[in-house]
Amino acid sequence: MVKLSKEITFEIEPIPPYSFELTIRKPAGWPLFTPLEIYDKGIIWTAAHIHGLLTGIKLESRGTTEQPKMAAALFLKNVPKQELLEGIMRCLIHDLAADEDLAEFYELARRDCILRHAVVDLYGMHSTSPSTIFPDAALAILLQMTTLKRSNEMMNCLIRRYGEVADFDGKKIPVWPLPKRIAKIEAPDLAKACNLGYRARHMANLAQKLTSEAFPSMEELERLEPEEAKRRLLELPGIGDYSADIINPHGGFPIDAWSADVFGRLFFGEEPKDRRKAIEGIKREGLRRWGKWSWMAFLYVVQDLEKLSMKLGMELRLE
DNA sequence: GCGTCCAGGTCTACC
DNA sequence: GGTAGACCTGGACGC
Repeated sequence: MVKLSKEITFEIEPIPPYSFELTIRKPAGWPLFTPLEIYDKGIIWTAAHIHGLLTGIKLESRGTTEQPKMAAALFLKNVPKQELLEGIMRCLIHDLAADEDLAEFYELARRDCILRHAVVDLYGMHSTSPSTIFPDAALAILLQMTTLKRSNEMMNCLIRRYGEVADFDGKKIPVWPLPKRIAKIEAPDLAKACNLGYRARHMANLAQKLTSEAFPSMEELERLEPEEAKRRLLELPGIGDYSADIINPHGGFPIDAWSADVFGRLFFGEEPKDRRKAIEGIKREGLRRWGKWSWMAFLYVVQDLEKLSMKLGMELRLE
C-alpha cells in the first residue's frame, strides 16, 4: 500500500465534442487505467504509473459534451519538481484524449454506412490510452487462446499479487505491476501463482525485455511512423500482429477470432466459416475502408454492438 | 464420470 | 515465404 497524500488540482478543457461518461467509462466496460478503478456518481478514482511515479487520479466532469471541462486531481507521494509535474499533467491530458480532435473522423464516419450510426450513438467518445507499454502488452498476452473469464482471472491475480495499491482520497486502487517487478519472477513461479499456463513464459520474457533493453517508450513509439512503431512492438516476446495492433499508440485494426464474426457480418454479410483463416481478409477490408481511422472505427463499432444490431438489422455480439 | 475438443494468438520447426 | 502443430487450463459437450 502506497499512501499518496500530496494533492494537486487542475482543470482540463478537452477539444469538443468530448463525452466524459462515454470516454471514461466505455459502454463495453473497458477500464481507463486499471480494471480495479472505482466509478461512483460521475466521479472516477483510478491510478497508474506516469513518468515513473505512482499517481492517484480523481476526475469529475464539470461541463457538457459540447463544452467539456474536467476537474482533475493528482495524488502523489511527494510533490515533484515543477517540470516533472507539468510532464505528468500533459501526459494525463494526452492519455485521456482531451487533445484529440474527432472532426476528421466524424466527417469520414458520417459518409460510412456502418459508422454513421455509431457516431450518433456514441457522440463525443474518445479513445483513451495508457502511458506505458506493459499494461496493454500484458493484457494482450492474457487474452490469447482462452476465454474472457479466465483472462480476467489471470489479470486480476497479476494486479492484486504484484501491483502496488494506491491509497488516496479515501480509496485504495490496485494498479498494474511495473515490468521490473515481474522481471524478477521466474516464469514457473508466475505460472503457478496466477494460473498463467504457457503465457507465463511470454510475460516474464516481455517484462525482462522492457526493463533490460532500451526499448522505446509509448511516447517514443508515438513519434515513430505507425509501421515502424508496429515493427518495434513485434520484437516483444508474445506480441504478434493482433497484440501489436492493441498496443500501437497509432492504432491498428486488431481482429481476433471473435471480432472476425462481427466485422465479417458487417463487411460481407455473414460470419466466416473459419474465423482464423478469415482474419487476414477482414483486416485488409477494414484498413482499406477506414485507413488511418481504422482503430477509431473499430472502437466505435465494438462499443456500440447492441444499438448497431438493431439499426442494421443483424445480430452483432462479441461473446 | 470420463474423454475429447477448443478457446478474444504466437512461436517454432519444417518444407 | 508459407504453414502445421504445440502450447496451459478449464468449461462445454457427447457418450
